[in-house]
Amino acid sequence: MKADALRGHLDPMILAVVEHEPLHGYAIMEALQERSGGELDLPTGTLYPALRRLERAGYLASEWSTVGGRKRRTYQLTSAGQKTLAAGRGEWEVFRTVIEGVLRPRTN
Amino acid sequence: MKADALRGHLDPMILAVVEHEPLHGYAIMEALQERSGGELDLPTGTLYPALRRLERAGYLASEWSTVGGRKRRTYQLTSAGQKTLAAGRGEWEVFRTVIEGVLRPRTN
DNA sequence: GTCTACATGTAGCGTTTCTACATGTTGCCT
DNA sequence: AGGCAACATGTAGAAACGCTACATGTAGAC
Repeated sequence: MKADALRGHLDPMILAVVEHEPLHGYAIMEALQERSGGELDLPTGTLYPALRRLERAGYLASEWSTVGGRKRRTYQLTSAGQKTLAAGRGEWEVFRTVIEGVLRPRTN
Repeated sequence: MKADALRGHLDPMILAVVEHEPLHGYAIMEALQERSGGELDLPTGTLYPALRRLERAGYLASEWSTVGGRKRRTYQLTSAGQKTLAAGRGEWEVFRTVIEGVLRPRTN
């Protein structure tokens, strides 16, 4: 998939992935890949900064832990994040309607 | 609508609008607004540079004319533009599937 | 004679994704 | 023992592109 097209849509996607269970960065990457049918392959240089941004914005909260000698930073959705996710879903519907309204072929 | 979300999707939208009939910049703006149900209100500083970019890329061809004392630059789709538009529609389908696959709420 | 709609354009900013680099552990294979 | 893949997190700097703000000019209505 054209990678840059994600612009502006990545945030709600990340929030959606941690909606029901907290996950660490690497697991979020895998979850996104799986849910997108393998289409989405985020570089770490995209994901990790995005996570820090979302935490700074107050939509995620993180916590360090060590599992099998490996350090993990686990992120969970805050209540502000939940609201933002809900808003993001709404905005997606609008966005999709707009794009499709324009893109749809016309017989004219 | 969240403005920046357009990123990467504006090009096919513009191409779609001039698919069946050549239009000048201002008319393209109006057509986008109409087809989007008023949701899309492109600033001229977005549209005009985009048109030049698309022309430079070979997807649009332009021609000056004067109508009622006003100068218009009318753009029409080239055959390369047609191909790109078709590709853009395909990419949109993929994109939409990916986003919705991730965003869709799960009962989990 | 002033204001709105029509019409086109440039300069520079800001955000976000990308590429490339940097570091370290665990476990498997040979 | 050595190497490599998967696991795990992160930074620096570049590139793309839509935005705001500015700049200019005509036609027609009030």
